[in-house]
Amino acid sequence: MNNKLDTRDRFIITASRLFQVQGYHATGLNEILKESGAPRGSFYYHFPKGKEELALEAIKLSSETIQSDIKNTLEKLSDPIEAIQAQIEKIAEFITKEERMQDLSISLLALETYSSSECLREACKSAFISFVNIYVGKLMQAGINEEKAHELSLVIQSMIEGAITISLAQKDGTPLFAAAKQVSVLLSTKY
Amino acid sequence: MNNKLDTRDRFIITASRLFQVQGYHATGLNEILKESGAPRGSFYYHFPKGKEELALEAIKLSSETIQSDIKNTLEKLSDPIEAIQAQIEKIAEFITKEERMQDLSISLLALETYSSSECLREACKSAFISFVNIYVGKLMQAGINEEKAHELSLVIQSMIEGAITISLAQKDGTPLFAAAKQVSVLLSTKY
DNA sequence: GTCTATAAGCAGATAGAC
DNA sequence: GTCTATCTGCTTATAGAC
Repeated sequence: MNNKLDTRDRFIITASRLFQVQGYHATGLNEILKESGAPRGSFYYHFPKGKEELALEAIKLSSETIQSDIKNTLEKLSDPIEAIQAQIEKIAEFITKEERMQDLSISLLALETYSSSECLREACKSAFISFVNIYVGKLMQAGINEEKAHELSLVIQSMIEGAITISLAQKDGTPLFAAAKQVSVLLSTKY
Repeated sequence: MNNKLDTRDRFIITASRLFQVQGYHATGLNEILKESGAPRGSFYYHFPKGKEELALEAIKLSSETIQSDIKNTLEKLSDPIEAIQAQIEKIAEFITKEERMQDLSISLLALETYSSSECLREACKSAFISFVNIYVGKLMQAGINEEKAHELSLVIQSMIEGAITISLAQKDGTPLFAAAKQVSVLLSTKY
């Protein structure tokens, strides 16, 4: 309701972007401070527990942004195959054009933190569950039973996360386009 | 042929393990030095360009180790569906039992370096291509034409990398077991 | 080729004025 | 709530003895 972003939110927004693209350990506090335009002391007032506390909020924000994005795309097409393919192809185009590299995936944060921070691992786990559940809803609307919908959604989400990783390493969306194509094969088994 | 590992190899072996599990930026030189039992000066003698040069060799070693592992498993079963499922289920069990967390994936390194080090990104890209080509070979042996084999292998590799990421975040191999199950669906279209 | 000592800089975190 | 100055420790990297 108030469109003026407060200092705390600016920290979280900046951190969300930097952690996603560069990673948690590659992003220093100085960089976050500089880009959010706020001083050091202000940071520790809002996040007394420091960098990890900020990262937790950043992961939650990333998760919500990505969830909105998936929901938006899936709503536009009633057929679940076409809808999910549209979502995957959209990501493929972002990566190919190097247009937007944020709010695509939290895989980097998940892999960086699973062995070193239990609370950040849990946040990433929750994010993945939320993403999967959006696909589950879409598949159940199309008449697929819950158990099958869950299993397929988990595989689709795995395929997307892995294809993003390989596409980024290759600087080319081909792995994502290939994944989109196979969605129809995976989902055709239950009609 | 000489089974005595020299200093340089010990650096690479240690780095390969630490970079895979903790990540490139989370692993300090001191930690690598301590675990390889070699002093600082020795390191810069063998790797004049420093940490990035070591990482390049570490990625190459990780790639070769993972390639051998995939080849070994795929050789044991002639049916490509069963063989690939066996490989995925093996990884799922490692993660579930927290038995071995190394030589499973290079996704973390790929995501950490794609935007910051062109030479490490290229090394990860090559690694992914090598992994995919092993699956391509297996599918072509089963009579699938090259183009189709390549497309399916890319999707399978994406699915595996993504399922590893989500499984690690959840501390549970379910995403990998679900992926293994869907391999038969993906490959059944061409018989 | 191997090792130690140390440089130079940046990390995350804190104290305390305002 | 905001800001500056600073502490401690760790980072990568180098110099030079052996």
